[in-house]
Amino acid sequence: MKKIDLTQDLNPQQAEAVLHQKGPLLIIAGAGSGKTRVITHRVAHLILELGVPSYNILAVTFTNKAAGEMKQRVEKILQQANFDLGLPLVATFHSFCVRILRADIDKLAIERSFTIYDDKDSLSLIKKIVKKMGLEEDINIKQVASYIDKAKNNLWTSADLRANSSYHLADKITQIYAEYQRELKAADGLDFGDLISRTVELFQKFPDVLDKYQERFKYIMVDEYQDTNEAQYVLTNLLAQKYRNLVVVGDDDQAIYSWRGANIQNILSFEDDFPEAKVVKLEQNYRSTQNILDAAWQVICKNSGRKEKKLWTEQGRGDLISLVECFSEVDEGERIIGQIEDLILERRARYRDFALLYRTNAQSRVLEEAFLRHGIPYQIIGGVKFYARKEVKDIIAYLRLLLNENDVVSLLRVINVPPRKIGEKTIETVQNFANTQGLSFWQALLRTEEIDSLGPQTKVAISRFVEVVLSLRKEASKLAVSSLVRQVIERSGYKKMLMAEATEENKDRMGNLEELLSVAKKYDQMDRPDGLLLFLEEVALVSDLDNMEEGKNGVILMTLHNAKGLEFPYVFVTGMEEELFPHFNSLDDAAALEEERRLCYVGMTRAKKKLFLTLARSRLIYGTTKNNEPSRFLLDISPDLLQGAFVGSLDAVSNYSTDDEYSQEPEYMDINAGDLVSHPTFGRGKVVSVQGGVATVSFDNDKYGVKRLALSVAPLEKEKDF
DNA sequence: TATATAGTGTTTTTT
DNA sequence: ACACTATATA
Repeated sequence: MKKIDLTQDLNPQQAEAVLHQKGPLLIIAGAGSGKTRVITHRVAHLILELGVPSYNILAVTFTNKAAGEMKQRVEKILQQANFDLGLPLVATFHSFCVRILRADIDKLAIERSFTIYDDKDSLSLIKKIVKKMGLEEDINIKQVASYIDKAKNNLWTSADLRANSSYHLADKITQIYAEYQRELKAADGLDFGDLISRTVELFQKFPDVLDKYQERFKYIMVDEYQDTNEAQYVLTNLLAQKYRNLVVVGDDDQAIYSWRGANIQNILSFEDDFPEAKVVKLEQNYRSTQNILDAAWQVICKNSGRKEKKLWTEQGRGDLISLVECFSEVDEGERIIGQIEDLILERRARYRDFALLYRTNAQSRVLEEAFLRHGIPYQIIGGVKFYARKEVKDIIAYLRLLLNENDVVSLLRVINVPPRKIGEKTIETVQNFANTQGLSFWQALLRTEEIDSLGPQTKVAISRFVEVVLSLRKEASKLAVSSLVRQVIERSGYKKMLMAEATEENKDRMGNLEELLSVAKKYDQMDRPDGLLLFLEEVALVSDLDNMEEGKNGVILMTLHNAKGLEFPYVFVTGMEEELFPHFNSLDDAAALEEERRLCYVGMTRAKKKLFLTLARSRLIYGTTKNNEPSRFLLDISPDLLQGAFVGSLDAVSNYSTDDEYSQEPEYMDINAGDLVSHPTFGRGKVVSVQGGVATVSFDNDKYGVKRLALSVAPLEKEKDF
């Protein structure tokens, strides 16, 4: 083994955290303060200097991306030291729990090959139950889903949920929750919340199992601790209570997941939970310029109950923050692209150095269209997720059914996909038969011959479907995963259905299934059918963020939530308007507004070199045009940090506009795509497109190229002769 | 009884 | 882009 200095280049606070040996430690890590570095170096320090076996160390994160990065960096340090005695376990909360449950969940009378239900699966199960209970009229399914989710995050039983609800349908919701849990268990299915809460249940009911893991994971680290919910908090504390070597890292200013049950109190009261805890604050920032940090601080300091901290950097003030005020959402896209192209010319930045962040996924559409118009490469993260697409989910449902015949959600999803004349009535009849005979739905399907009320054609249709599943199930233990997936696509009739009509849409869907096949290939070398189980696990737990192509040279578009933990040289926080950001649904709730503020802080602190804040004075939302005020967050930033503040001019036009001009309906010139125009500065040009009061004009003089001009202010004239 | 088709509404954020 | 609904047709 080679000796390496793990505290080299660390500041005193970082070094203190890295050298921490035993007992609880709270690391308050401001944005860009070298947090990952501290965690990885501390892991290496435990292993290399203190001789702790890797096997005894656990690091928990929230995203696969963070876990992967951490794993890689630890591996690199250990390699440098020529250490080759294994790596510590780095996992997300969810994958960690799956691991434990696969080993011991049979103790809770659930199959170890359980199926993981995503939120869509659980929604369809809730729907089925609501229907069964005849409550469709009075119950909002999504609302019930969120109540159930909340209950699980808080480790509530249905009785607890009842006690904690004042809603007038609380009794009904409580019943649905109880029934949902019963059905989930019968299906050997676990939803996301269950992954955590069942693990807690296992630990609480079987102290020997808990003890096994306490002995194994003597050193525990939890990243993004401010985002833990009650269930994750209890889980962490159970695991850590024996040896108390718990290091939690987080930043209360970056808590943005309360809507998913995260409880900011977990980090704020760590010192009460562990009075012997040491606390380290990391306030030196290595990412951004001082201007960016100051502006971000001016936004976040308005929140109450923060752990006071103020980030600083040695990197100097840097550029001012650009405030880009646009006429419309279309204009916003165009102006952002103008800025990107300017910077690429001036500073030789690449497309991948830019990120566009937005509050809601819906905003991505218009921005995407702008990138398409200009032929600029881009990557959208999130939105409609790959694994959530219909055709992908359908094939996955077949695969799940092969491993778990009790999985009713998957069964009901595919029983008539492609259409095989097994409709609603038939399903109802079979379900009734199953209920009276005390059978599962699948078992009932196997005995349809005994159901007198079904017609002969229907019985044939069912037995054909059953045959397909049974024969594929036999293959599952023989074939490599990708071959099996191919078999499913073909023998289910899915391929035939898509090939029947060669529309663009169907070609796309086939393409998506090919992509699914290529993911499946990764599991071909594994034992069967374990490979299939692991493939389905990846599909259930992976997020779109994990599929971000690191090497691709394209501008990145994502929600502010997705951007946490990432950094980019140039960041645009878009849609800085009241009712959009802060979002409409947060306006009457002080706590929600504080979270919006934190979200803004997270977005701003992603920027390394330059930050752009953009807003549209008019925006089309669900078919109606809204003229929202500039976001209150913009008003919190002092003007001397800003450039281009509220001048309301487009880059090609030097006219100043007052707020008054905006309140009037702008008078657009009669200019359309294809028209020839002239401009006093840029000369002659041709109009490429007109949208949202903005004309895109391609000027004859190559020096000016393509410009975007607001029709209400640009001194454009229509050319009459050619 | 099952299916095809057209029309409508949805969306705040997601492991 | 998807889910859901209403309606016509086999």
